[in-house]
Amino acid sequence: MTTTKKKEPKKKTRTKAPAKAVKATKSTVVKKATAKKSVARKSASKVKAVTSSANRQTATLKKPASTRKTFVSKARTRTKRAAPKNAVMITSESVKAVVPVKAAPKAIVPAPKFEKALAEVKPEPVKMDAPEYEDHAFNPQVMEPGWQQKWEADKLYRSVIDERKPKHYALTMLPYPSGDLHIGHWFSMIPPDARARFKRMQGYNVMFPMGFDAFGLNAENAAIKDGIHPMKRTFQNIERMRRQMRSMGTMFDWEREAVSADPEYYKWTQWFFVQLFKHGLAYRKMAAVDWCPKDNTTLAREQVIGENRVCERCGTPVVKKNLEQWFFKATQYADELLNFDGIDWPERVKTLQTNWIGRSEGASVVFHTEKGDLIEIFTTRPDTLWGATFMVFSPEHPLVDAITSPEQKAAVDEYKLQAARQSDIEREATDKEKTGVFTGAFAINPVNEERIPIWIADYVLMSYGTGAIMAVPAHDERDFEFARKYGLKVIPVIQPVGVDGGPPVQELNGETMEAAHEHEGIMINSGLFNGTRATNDKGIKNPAIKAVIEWLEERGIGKRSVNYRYRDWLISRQRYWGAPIPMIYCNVHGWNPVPEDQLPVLLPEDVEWKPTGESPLKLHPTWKNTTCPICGEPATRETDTMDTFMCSSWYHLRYLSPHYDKGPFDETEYNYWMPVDTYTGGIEHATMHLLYTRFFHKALRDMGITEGNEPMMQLRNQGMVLAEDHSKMSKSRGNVVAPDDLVNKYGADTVRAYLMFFARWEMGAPWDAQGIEGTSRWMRRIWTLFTDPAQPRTGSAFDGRQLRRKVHQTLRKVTHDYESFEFNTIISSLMELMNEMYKAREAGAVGSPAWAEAQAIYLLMLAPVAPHIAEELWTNHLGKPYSIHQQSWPHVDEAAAKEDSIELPVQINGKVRDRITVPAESSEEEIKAAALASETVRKYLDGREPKKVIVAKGRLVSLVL
RNA sequence: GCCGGAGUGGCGGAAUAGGCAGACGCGCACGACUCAAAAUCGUGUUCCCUUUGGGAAUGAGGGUUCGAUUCCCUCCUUCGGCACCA
Repeated sequence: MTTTKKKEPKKKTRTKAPAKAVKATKSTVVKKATAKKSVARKSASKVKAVTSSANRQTATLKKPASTRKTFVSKARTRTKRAAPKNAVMITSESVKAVVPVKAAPKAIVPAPKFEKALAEVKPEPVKMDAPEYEDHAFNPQVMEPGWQQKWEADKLYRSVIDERKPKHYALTMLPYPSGDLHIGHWFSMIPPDARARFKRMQGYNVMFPMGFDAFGLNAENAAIKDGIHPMKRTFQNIERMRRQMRSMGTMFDWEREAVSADPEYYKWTQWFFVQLFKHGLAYRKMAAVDWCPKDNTTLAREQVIGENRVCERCGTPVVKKNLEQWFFKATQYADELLNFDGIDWPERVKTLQTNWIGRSEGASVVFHTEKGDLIEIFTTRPDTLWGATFMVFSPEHPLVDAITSPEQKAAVDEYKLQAARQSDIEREATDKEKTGVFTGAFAINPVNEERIPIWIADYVLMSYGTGAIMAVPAHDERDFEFARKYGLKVIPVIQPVGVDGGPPVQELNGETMEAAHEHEGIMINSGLFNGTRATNDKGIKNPAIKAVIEWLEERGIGKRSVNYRYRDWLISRQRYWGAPIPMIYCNVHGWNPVPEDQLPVLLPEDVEWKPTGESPLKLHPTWKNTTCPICGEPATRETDTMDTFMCSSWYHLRYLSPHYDKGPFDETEYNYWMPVDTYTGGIEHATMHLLYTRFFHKALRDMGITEGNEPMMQLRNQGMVLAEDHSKMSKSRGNVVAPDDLVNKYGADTVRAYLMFFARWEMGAPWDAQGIEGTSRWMRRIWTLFTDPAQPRTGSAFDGRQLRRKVHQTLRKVTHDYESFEFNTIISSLMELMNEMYKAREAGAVGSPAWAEAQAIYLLMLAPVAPHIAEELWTNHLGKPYSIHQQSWPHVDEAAAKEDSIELPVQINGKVRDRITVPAESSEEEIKAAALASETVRKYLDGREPKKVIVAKGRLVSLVL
């Protein structure tokens, strides 16, 4: 925010370092800019090259191998690279300026060693009932686990760098290990799994990894409920979920699995925190923050949702608390986050993020009190400045006490108290009648020198803009209501225009008008601007606003300015189950990061881990005691842990090299695989994870750690699976569908196919337990079609061309649908083709080349949907080489797909009256002639000539009589 | 209030460079097989009218067009987000 002059909290030593950091960074950059020019130019061209290739959707075959040094040394030594506008320019020198390290960091007293509880984690076996299904010919319960084991033993889905192939990084949001997988997980994983398999068959080197977002409230609350230590409970759940995911026949590459609660993972989460701190992007401040009284922790603004401002996790209304917390400077990227160029993301998500960031364009204008105190305000309507007849301060505005007159002091104090007592919801309810109190002070309107009263009112929020507004009652609804209630002056300055820009129907009169006029018009009562046309456009697109801003800037009383609703990301959590924030506080040296070679700061195991409102780590007798990395004197650790969204902001990077220990990821892997080509997951993360991860990527980019402007090139969101009664599925309602039961009953292939078929994937739908029977039937019919050597039954002769046409038309359609996430029509097309093949088989197709081709192509198209049955039929029944999942996607034979005659409907006056069959290559004239020759048409024509004949080639003939 | 999705048979849905509305599946009905049931197979299934046949219909109403589920306008319902944001 450019205009907000928020008062810094009382300067304590502890807040100094980060505040300084920003300043130091900026000034250093300016100084260093020239010296670094050549370096910057050099790396700029490189960045550009890499970015453009990375941003291409279909990756090219080869990227130059990295010639850089190891990761850590890069992060330390690399100077700034050309970064886009608005980026933080940071140099290693500026980092040094931030942290006043004189000597080499002293070894600190290490945190107690975490005895890995993993060894004792004995996973509860996943219950798999004996199959009820009694069809011996087709037995998925036996066949599926068999193939799964073979594929795994053969490492079929392992993804390794292969420069000869184009890469495809398919990423699906990772689950919280809070219990069993539910059907929603399957819905989010299976269709993307099928698509990843399809991409693989198309010749891409596909990486499709999976992991667990294992820290955080979800996993911790689940552990609390069971009364089992979160470490133990979480890893037990992970083991269960891994098995369940395997039973789905997914192609996840388990060698790339990443678990955010594993020290080898969170070491780097902490390392990132340190980098952000060193670059001035992590800071600590006292603020009125959102607190969930049930989960006993603070929350980020994004994690407080809905009208009633409830906790995103547990639905409890949050309260405000004044606390000192750690923040990430996400607002620094507000403008860049509004730019979605080059990425293929759904409009819905882009809109949600845009609204969340809430950019408003306008002006900041400087007012003064009569006595000379400076008041800065933000307005989106500088063209109405002449109509500002009073000012309103938020009750918490720091100037209030100083300007209040002795006569008004009692009333003002009373009002402030009452405002403080109210909850946010009460205060900010839009339907509440406005209240306020006069301060006794006056300001001077800088555009016309008018003396205007200053009021305080709780409809002005300290958290937006500057906490003070100019009130223009004639043109703002809220100000109007306030002015009428307290008898304040109303002066219209925008005269509405009548139709065609003529005179208004009724001229505005400040005394009598009944509502604010918030729209376009002609400026009046505005000095030299009288007669200027004000449109409904926002910002400087509005000529009146543009003219006034230019004038304000000339006179030095205001300037163009932008305001955001977006807030910095609060990441402190007063909970046990998270990555400890790797910071140390010393009475002399303030806050300093734990030296990087001493990461990770491990979570202690022996704590009372249940939440109390204070961080459990604070209550540990010794954990927090350490020594200052600068002076070696006794110091204390930060005892809060990090928001789990911090862990998930970079998990796509950890998959690149989950066991790499020289950095958060192996650069060679990064250079080959990144960026993520296709990202899939729920839309509920639109303003949380999906915004955090973009911010995170941009921050890392500016620190020289990542490349390109965006981490994920294409995003697709699945809808939600609702319960059969259209309500949300939840354990408490008892309406959840357990996928394990479905797999036991029908087999994974059937469940997979049904999940792709029963709804539009991007929409979701209520679950229909009956519907799966149809998909199960389809599987069995496929089995029969391939395994039962049926005798020809009908007399009609088999036409190989017709079968081939259907096969290749289906292939074309299915290929398109995999590409564009239209999974439900893949299944219906395959069902249709199967029905066609049944007919062909009855006509005696078996044994013909067309039949053999149809069988092969059918299984190849089916393989991504139903990997087990496709493999079984391919390998064991058709005797083709193992594995079907290593075959290439078939090519459409366009000649075979072509129709040789087509049936066209004939419309007469817009109604279909007949159909004619013509050769596919017929000319318009021929089609027209054929239509006019039809008996039905002649009957309707009754000897007359049609007024008009329209031939839509390949579609229809339309006659107008 | 603002922003953004979505409204098609009993149900999930299909069809949009404007061109046969209801593909595919569920459900339902009838039939075959069976002592019977299940499974399987076959036929039918938007609604209305007195049949041959005709009419109406894609949330409602209007418009553009030979032709609109698709494009435009005005509404309605519903889901999601934001909300005294100056």
